[in-house]
Amino acid sequence: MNSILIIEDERELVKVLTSYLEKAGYSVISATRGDSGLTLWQQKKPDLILLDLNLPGMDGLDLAREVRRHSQVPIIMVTARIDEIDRLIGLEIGADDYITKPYSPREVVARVKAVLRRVGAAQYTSQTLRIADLEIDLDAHTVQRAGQEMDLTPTEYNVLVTLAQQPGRVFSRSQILQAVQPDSVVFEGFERSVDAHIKNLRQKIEPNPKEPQYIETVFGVGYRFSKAG
Amino acid sequence: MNSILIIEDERELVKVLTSYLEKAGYSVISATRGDSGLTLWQQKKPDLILLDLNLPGMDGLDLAREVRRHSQVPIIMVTARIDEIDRLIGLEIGADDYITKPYSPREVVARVKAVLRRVGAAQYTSQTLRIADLEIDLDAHTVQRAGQEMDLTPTEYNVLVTLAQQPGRVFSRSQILQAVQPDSVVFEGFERSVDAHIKNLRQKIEPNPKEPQYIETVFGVGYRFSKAG
DNA sequence: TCAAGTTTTGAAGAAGTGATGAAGATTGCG
DNA sequence: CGCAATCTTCATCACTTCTTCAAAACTTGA
Repeated sequence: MNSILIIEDERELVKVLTSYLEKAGYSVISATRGDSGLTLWQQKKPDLILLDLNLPGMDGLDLAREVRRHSQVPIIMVTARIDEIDRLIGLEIGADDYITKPYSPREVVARVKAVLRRVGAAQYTSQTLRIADLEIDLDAHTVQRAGQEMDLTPTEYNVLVTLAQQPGRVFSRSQILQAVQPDSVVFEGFERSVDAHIKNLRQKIEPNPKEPQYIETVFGVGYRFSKAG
Repeated sequence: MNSILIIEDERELVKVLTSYLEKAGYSVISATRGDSGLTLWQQKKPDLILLDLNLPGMDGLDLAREVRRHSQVPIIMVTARIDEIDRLIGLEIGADDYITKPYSPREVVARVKAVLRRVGAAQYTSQTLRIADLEIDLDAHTVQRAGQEMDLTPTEYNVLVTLAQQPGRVFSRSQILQAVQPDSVVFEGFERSVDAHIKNLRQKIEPNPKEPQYIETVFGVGYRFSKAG
């Protein structure tokens, strides 16, 4: 999973952004000062930096320059002044994208996705989820373990993708049902069918289905994909 | 020297981009309407297309589909809406990159370079798609297996090209329908006709239509061209 | 340890999906 | 207009997948 460092002094904004980004499957760390942001970056080496330019403790541009001296990590710059963007673009700091305030959290998520996709895989067409020793190709709808392809049914595949997209997070049966078949209303009784799918899924992907290492049961709550992997 | 076709209706933008791209050593031609852009492409056969999706004269997506029926020329798509990119990527048209407005000319130049480097000296100029032991000549609209030419109907040909251009990737029936006839609205019932085309196509190109080795069925999802080949 | 509640499991019927051949509708062309 | 090629629709069959159920195994908290 990708991690994102937010450097932004408005705490309320940080909270909102964190929530949105986490929902999108990213892990988020944050700093409200420039200097502490730099330290955090050195320690955690996140996959992307979301950087407000107007910061206490250290100027955002200086921070970006410092980071660039050591790393090509993608940086998305945030500024309150739209007319500043043209100037920024002229600078030699290779920022990967720019956002002006005010912005919608959705837009930020979209930009983050876009930038990570851009720098990540050179090819835009192949989106694959690598988790533990599983490889899920979202375009091809295939799942492989150690090069071996596993033949899953549509529902099994959807359940797996749902869980694997946010490893460590617990999903209730009704959440899983909803993810698997969004249009239908979920009744109480139906939830038990998730059990059956999980069983079949484990049968297929777990080396030892009796002791699942990918899909864990959280008693009384639901299921989750193992974070440790 | 590489030539680039810009299809974009904002004349000011075209001017700026042209200037930047020419400075970078490319020769540039441009159109401000979709239909004239298509004509220009047919006449000049540029090495890359920079395509705004929101165009007068012809929808950008339809243009891209039409081009893809004849050529694998790299296409960079431009859209004003960041949140549209996710949708675009899911589309059956294989674009090589995506850019959102507003963008900096520098960024565009960088992307153009990157895409051309990626496709490199690839044979998109030959306009022949070689996959498994099929040979699809995009200029001549012919398909051969082991030197044997197969006689396909227009729709069968289009379905095959759509699938074969991105082997391994699954296409839903409605995506295939759209690729085959861009202008028509897609109703639920119509999707079944894709089955018929696939059947006929398999009858013609598969050595053993009962056990397809080129066109695979992905239960509950759609069809894909076998990646293994 | 026990009781209550929860999950796992295998099996079987119900529901859904794809393949196919043929017939009907449409299109393009002479 | 009439013909031929092509595309769409339809009914049917074959097959895959989903849901349900009941029994057994397990987990939890008192």
